[in-house]
Amino acid sequence: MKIYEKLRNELKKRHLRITSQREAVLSIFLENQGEHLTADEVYEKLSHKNSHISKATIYRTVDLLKEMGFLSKVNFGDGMERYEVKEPNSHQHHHLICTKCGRIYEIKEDLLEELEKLIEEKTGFKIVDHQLNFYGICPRCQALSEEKESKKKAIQHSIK
Amino acid sequence: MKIYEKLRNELKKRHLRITSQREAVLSIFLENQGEHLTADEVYEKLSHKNSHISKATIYRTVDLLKEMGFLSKVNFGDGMERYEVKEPNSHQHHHLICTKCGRIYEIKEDLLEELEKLIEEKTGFKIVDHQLNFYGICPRCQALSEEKESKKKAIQHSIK
DNA sequence: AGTGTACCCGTAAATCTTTGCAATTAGTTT
DNA sequence: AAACTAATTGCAAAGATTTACGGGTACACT
Repeated sequence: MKIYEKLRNELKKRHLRITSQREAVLSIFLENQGEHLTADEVYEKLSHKNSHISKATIYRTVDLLKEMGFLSKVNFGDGMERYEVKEPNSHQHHHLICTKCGRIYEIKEDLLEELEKLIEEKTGFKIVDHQLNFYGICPRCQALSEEKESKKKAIQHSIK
Repeated sequence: MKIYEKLRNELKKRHLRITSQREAVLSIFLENQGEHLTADEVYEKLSHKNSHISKATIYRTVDLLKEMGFLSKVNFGDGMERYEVKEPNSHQHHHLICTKCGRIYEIKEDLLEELEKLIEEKTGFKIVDHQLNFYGICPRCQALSEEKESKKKAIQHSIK
C-alpha cells in the first residue's frame, strides 16, 4: 500500500481530516529519507517548493505524524527537536552522537528486544517504543585529538 | 569526599570559578534527590530560599554540571528539559514513561554495557554516555482502560 | 448540491531556552 | 593589599516551540 494512502486511512480511522498541509509535510520527509529534519528545515524545504505552511502547523503536523507512527522524534541535544521517517517494517535504529563534531552515526540493529521483554515482565509496563542515544567521540575526532596531542609533545620537546 | 568539595576540585581542574550560584544550583538537586527538575523548578526552589539567580545562569549552570558529571539531562518529551543527580558510583538508570498519564518510572539496572562494548568494537566510537527512554502504558493505565472497555461493552449489551 | 458541525489553519502571544553584551567578580600576580 | 586578567553574571534580545483564538475548510448528513 502506498504511504499516502496509508496516511489517509490512518487519518480516517482517527476521524481526523485529510489536508494538503498534512500530505505536504509527509512528502518532505519522504523526499529526504535518512535525514533528521527540524521543524525549521521542513519549513524551508516547503518554501522552496512554493508551499507556504505556517510554523505552528508544521509543529502540530510532525507531532501528529509521530503519534500515527510515520515519524520518530530524535533529540541529539543540539537545541532542536528532529524527526525522521520511521519505516514500519524495519526495526528501530539508534544514534551515535559525537560530542566533539556533532556528527550523527546510525546503528542499524535494534538489539533491545530482549531487554524490553525483561522489563515488561518485571514492571508490568506495556512498552510500545523506545529511544536510545549514545554519546561519545567518533573515530575521526579521536584521530584529530591524537594528532594534536603528539604535536603538543613535539613542541614541548623542542622547547627543552 | 564531600560533593561540594568535589565540585570545587572539578572547577579548579578546568580553570573555572567557584561561585555561590554554582553551589546553590547543585544544592537544590542534592535536596531533591530522585526528582527530575526543570530549570524553572530550580529557579522557583531557589527563590523560596531567598536566593535569586537569573534563569540564564541556571540554564548555563545545569549544563555545566552535566558536563562535569554531576547531573544527567533527561528528556521525557513533555516540552521541557529536565536534570537529575547522577550518582557517580552507581550505574546509569533508564526511564519508563507512561504515554497516557505521564508518570515516570525508573529502571535501576543499566544492562547496556555489553551493547556499548559491541558498538565500540564495530564502529570505533569511544562511547562515554547514553540515554535510553522507554515509552508505553503503565500497569495503572492498563487497568483503567480495561475497566473502561468492559463498561463500554456492558452498555452496548444493555442497549441491545 | 446545500447545510451544519467539528476540525484545522494561520496569526499573534506565551513559554522555554540560548546568546550577546557590559558590568561585576574570582583568583592570580606583583 | 593593589592591580590585572579572564570568567561569570544579569539583562535584554533572539531563537525554538507551544498555545489561544477566530475565520476557513473537510466531510458527514441530508
